[in-house]
Amino acid sequence: MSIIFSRECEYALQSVTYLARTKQGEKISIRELARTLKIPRHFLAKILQRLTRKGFLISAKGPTGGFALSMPAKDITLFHIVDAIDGLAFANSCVLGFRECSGKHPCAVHDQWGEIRDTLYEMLVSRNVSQMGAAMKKPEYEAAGN
Amino acid sequence: MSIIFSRECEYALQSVTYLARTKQGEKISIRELARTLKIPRHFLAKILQRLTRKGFLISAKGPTGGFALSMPAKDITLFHIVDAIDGLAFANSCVLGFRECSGKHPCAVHDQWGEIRDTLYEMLVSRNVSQMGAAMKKPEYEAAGN
DNA sequence: TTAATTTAAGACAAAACAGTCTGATATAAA
DNA sequence: TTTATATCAGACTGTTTTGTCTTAAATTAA
Ligand code: FES
Ligand code: FES
Repeated sequence: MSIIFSRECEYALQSVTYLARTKQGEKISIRELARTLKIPRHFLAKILQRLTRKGFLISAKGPTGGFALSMPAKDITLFHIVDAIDGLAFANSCVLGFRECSGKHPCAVHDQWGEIRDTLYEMLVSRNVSQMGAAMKKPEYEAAGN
Repeated sequence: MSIIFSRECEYALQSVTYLARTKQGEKISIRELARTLKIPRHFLAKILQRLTRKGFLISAKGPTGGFALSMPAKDITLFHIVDAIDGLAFANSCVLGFRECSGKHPCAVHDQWGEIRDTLYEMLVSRNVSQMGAAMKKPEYEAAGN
């Protein structure tokens, strides 16, 4: 069970961060990405295609083909990716599931949740995937960029 | 789409908080709870039964039957309910979906997420459902306890 | 030109989640 | 005792999410 992002979004964030570590101009295939990040291959394909249509990636077919970021890694934030995949419903939804979340009729944890939500929001907008790539200490990322 | 709790858990939290506002000894029927909180009736029935089996509620059949808290409202925290329904996976899972979450091989947002998670954890353990009931400013709760 | 490789696209399947329905059982009151 | 009302239990259905498969189209290189 995922926490706040869908599986699809988690995979997207992992993948884009991986691409952020590659050399300028280098293309990564679905096969490599799926193998190193242990993501179901065809599921990943759909996710990358979606990110391509959204304009975050460029793709190339044929041998030597693959995916790469369409813009500098520092111009893409977590927020952009989350928005593209999951949407931003979390930003104004009640954590207890009530239909409305507003200060007018707050639920019992509205204020505390508001702080958490703001911190989360800050985390998403303040970090670009270039920083993400550098900060990632997972072993599967070590090989990238070689 | 729910944020961090499942629909079932959201409904459970809403319901238990509602029960926390009722007078000592008063029993609330599934029908009333479902109507005022706008929760599907049979789905709610299963949730309340589950909470009963877990020991948080007592139930009574027949006319004048219904549900009530099995213990003082101040002895039940959000944490108890979340644990009973969703489990505590959120407390040690990676927000980016990696298999392991640990300081040994942290993902790029491990530290920031750690703070958010701690705040969330604090919110769950520090608030009991008696306080919750009092703090709830939703119109559907106004009728309770009359 | 042909063969190999890679993405594109969408149908399909499996699993998880949410919600529904029915019959049984217990209880209170007429 | 009978009737009405409520929970109990579990099977069932529908929806969303997640994952799989197949074919087509594009591209590279032999
Ligand atoms: S009303 Fe519940 S979080 Fe705002
Ligand atoms: S490793 Fe990702 S949150 Fe800890």
